[in-house]
Amino acid sequence: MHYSRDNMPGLLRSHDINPTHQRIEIAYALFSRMEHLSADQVMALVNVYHSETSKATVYNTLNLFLQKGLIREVIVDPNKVFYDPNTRPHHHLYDVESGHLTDVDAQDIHISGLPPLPKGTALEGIDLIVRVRKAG
Amino acid sequence: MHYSRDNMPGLLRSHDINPTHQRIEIAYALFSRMEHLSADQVMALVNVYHSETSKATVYNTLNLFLQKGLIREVIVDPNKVFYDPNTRPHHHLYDVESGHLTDVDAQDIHISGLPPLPKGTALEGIDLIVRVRKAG
DNA sequence: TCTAGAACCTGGACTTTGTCTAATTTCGCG
DNA sequence: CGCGAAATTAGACAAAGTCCAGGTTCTAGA
Repeated sequence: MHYSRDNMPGLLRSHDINPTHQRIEIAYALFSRMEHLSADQVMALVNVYHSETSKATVYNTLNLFLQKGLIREVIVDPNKVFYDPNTRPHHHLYDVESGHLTDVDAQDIHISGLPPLPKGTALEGIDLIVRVRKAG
Repeated sequence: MHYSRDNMPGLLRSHDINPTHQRIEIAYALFSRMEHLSADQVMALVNVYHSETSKATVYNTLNLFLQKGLIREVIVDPNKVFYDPNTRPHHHLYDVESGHLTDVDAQDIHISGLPPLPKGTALEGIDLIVRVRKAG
């Protein structure tokens, strides 16, 4: 799928999000690239020319998108969280040195032998992270 | 295995770590409980009665233990890292609401279908995190 | 069109986790 | 003992993220 800025209002509305100026810009930053971005990076992309969107709004909006299931959170680095516009089931490969994060399709991966969940809990998700570093 | 404070100097030395007062206390906090602790929690445990160990030392020491392979780092929560005295291969079950983290033995778990690593990279580790929340 | 209320956005203060540094203390050893 | 190296310290600093009070924009209804 390939997103243009014009797709954003519909995408937002389909997730029950009121499409405002700032929300459209933030969604576009993520979905036009289809990359993992940190809040800082989103902030920078949205404000390339003039300062248009405040830090508070960037954080509020990312958390709203998260809560509405439009994007996912990827926790691999101790000092920043990444936001992932790809919400289909997939896992991650993380280069601990460069900080580069790539998707690994969940389709071919099979995990067996998981224990039953503790009583009274429901599965929220399974994250598989393959950490690599430069060989040598 | 069951650790007493007297085991700590040997444990540290076997990992090529000079056993000092503070390092013994920090190791003991982790290994006597065999629980996942954050830096803050370690700090609190070590200083229950009098203030004995500074923040800088707690962080320095945990990073030293990490680098020497005595403990592991667990990244599941966006705003703090947990330190894990269990270094045998295992995975984690994380309750996103309570913040409670438990071990899942790696023995019974089998992961198949992983793609080949990118050229020039070596495997650092595979982290599997099962996220749960209260059912209902 | 005008207006009231709701929703949204903003700058900036604040919090928390973690790092850095320069100075002091302790340790190992001849 | 006395020296140099290693370890520890307090406190300043940095970065990510939250919070709040005030201001702006949007919307629905008359």
